[in-house]
Amino acid sequence: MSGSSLSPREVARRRLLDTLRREGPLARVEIGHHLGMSPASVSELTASLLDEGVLVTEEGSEALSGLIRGRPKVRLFFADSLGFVIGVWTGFNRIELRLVDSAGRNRASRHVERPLRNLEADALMDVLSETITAFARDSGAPDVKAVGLACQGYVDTKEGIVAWSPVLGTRDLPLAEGLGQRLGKPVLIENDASAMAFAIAQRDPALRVGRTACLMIGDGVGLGFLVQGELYRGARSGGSEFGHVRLRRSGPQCRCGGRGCIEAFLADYALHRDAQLIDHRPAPTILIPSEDAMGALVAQARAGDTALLHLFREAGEVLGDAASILIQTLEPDHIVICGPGTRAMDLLSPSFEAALEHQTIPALRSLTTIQVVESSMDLLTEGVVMQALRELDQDLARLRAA
Amino acid sequence: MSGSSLSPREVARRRLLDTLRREGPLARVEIGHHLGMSPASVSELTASLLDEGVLVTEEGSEALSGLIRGRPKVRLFFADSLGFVIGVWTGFNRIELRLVDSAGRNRASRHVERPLRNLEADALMDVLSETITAFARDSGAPDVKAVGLACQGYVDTKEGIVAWSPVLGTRDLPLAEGLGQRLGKPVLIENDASAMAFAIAQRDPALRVGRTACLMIGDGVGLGFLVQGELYRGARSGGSEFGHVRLRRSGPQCRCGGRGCIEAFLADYALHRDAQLIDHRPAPTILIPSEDAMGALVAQARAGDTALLHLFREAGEVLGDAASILIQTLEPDHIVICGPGTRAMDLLSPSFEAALEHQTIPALRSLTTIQVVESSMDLLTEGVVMQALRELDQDLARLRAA
DNA sequence: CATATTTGTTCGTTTGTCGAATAAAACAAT
DNA sequence: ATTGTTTTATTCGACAAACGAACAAATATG
Repeated sequence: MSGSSLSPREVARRRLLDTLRREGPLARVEIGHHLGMSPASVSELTASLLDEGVLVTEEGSEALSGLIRGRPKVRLFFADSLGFVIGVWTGFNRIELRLVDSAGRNRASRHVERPLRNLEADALMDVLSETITAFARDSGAPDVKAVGLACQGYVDTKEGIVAWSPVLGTRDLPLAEGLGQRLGKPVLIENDASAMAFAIAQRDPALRVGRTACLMIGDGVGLGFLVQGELYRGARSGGSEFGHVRLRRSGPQCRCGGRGCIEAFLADYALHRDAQLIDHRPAPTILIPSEDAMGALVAQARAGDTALLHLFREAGEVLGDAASILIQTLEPDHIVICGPGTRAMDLLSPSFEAALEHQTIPALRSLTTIQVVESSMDLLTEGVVMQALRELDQDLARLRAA
Repeated sequence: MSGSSLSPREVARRRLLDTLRREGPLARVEIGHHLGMSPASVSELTASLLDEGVLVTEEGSEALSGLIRGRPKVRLFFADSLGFVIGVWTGFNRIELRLVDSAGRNRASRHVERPLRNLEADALMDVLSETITAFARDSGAPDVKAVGLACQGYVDTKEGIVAWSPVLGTRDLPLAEGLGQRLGKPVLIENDASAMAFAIAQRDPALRVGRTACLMIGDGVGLGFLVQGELYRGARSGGSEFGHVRLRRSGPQCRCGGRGCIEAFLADYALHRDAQLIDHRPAPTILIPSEDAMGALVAQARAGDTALLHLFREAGEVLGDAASILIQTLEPDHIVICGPGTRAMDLLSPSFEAALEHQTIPALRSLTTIQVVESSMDLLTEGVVMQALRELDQDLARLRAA
């Protein structure tokens, strides 16, 4: 009845590898310090990991010594010759790729402009498979061990299924399996906001204690929620498409088919579309505007365009309402606002702050810190690559145990 | 850095006591089955627990044997002679009390009509202390080991602080310490919706797997959220006053000072107040109506009063919106609607269902089951008493370990 | 070169769990 | 009555995992 329980050894092994992935090369004593373990136990664990070739001792430690008295530390880290992992993000008309070696070090990256919307499921998987294969070939990476893919929508990471996505017509697409078969490698899929949240939390230790809610504004509005540094998993993906909470009953149309979703006020496409409407130009079909177009929009607003300023004010208000709901439901210790949408944070802030204060019960407000993290989509592939590496580590451990 | 880590022994001990509390008297083999442990280990653990007098072997097992072939089971359970625990719920003008023995068996209960609103913090604690002491005395319970108190508002169980409560004027009241000093016993405080959620989940095993959100409608609207049967703890109490999420910007006044809170549509006081307003009677100050008054209101609506029906329709709609937010944020496997407010579920249902379907993205809707649990406030004291007993069990274990 | 200092390993011990054998306590069959 | 049968519980030896203490290793300092 206790499910697939890991052996104590596997748990320890995993914790060790996790901290090593995060904290860079560490000496055995330092690992012990991080994990609250005795040096003896660390020695035992690392001995077998070195033996298996998962870890290697760091060269050139002599640079570090020279001033410290005792025996110099020998730092350990992942071997970088055990193959590669590719991280992918798929947007509406763009694919971002990143290649890392087994030590997690960046080896190559690429972005491809390619409209993905309205492709059939099979066609989409073909395109992805080809793009990934070409990238691996061109980067001279013959031995890709796994692929991590971050995409929009409700993603069930465990089952490898995309339940719904704004990009896809199909529902319940078994993407991990489909792409995995084409590539002949394990594929891990993840919601993009979750991947972003994970990456951001890897960089800031404060975000790994307590609960952290990451609101990502960009093509859509996503939520990645972390509890003690681990991604919260709901029945499906865990609040990851929070952007489709409908805050205004008679609000603008959203691409999900509903009305008044958070996303329908805040996402790039929504702001761009509403700006077009102001100019009495015909409303475009849903379209992801370029970064340039969004930059121009923001610049025009900053220059004092009152109609545009009103749009941003309303968007900020919705963001404040959204943050307030998060606070009063999840009671997070931190809220992080991230993604390309933060480019207009100066325009959103006044109404955001006002709405947040207005809508949140004061006793709770002080418990949550709110910060804006300027994060490019780069972080996204970084996040999903780290997750794929972690899975790989775990598989290694499990393989050994079997 | 790893906090206060329990020894493996303590963890096992606690898991054992938890299942025993929940699943009633069990034989050693059955315990092993529940926990996925070998009989040898169970024997080892129970031996010391029997030795310490925490557990006893059940008498009268001969009634159970007689038809089964092998050696008869000897069921173990908590000794009932190790003192008592009192569970308390404080409403606006009512205090509910329950006395259980160390085996968790009900020994006495009482409810006291007593307006608590607008009392000073010290006066409130005095009243509670006196009421509890009198109850213990009258019930012939000389040896009360601990008190569990469930109350409305933002409760920080760990710190024992009530951050804010509709009953209190004060903020950040250290209630556990204050009451504990007066009574000379440890006091555990908990949000009432959380206590209710805990009690309901103890009764239904299905609610202890995955995530369960319990919406309690009554004096206010509370939320108890469980992950794998354990209460989710946010930065404070964990979404417990979800009722103060503001869904309608220009909605009715709420007792928290805001406007358009979920509670301001659904709570007893809100429905009662709005019904008064329909009749052009002067709006009463915030007042908790009696169960009779609410019954009359519901009866009148069922009889076809269109204005009242409209009130309930709107309340149902808000409930649907609320459930939708929960689904799209927490992605729970189960939503349970409970509390006295379910008395009018037939009136709320049509608009509730409609709003829920309208506001929720279809890909997620099917993942969450929704059920209504008719639950009296009795369950509440049961929930908090169980939590207090659990704490006591843990303390026993810790005491031994020290 | 001896000493101090810090890192890492070895080794014996403790703790917790398990499997297998064994004992215990009933019923069933002859 | 006695002898199996069946299920429950305990005992005992084995093993895994982690720890503390002692010890070895590698460097800086005086």
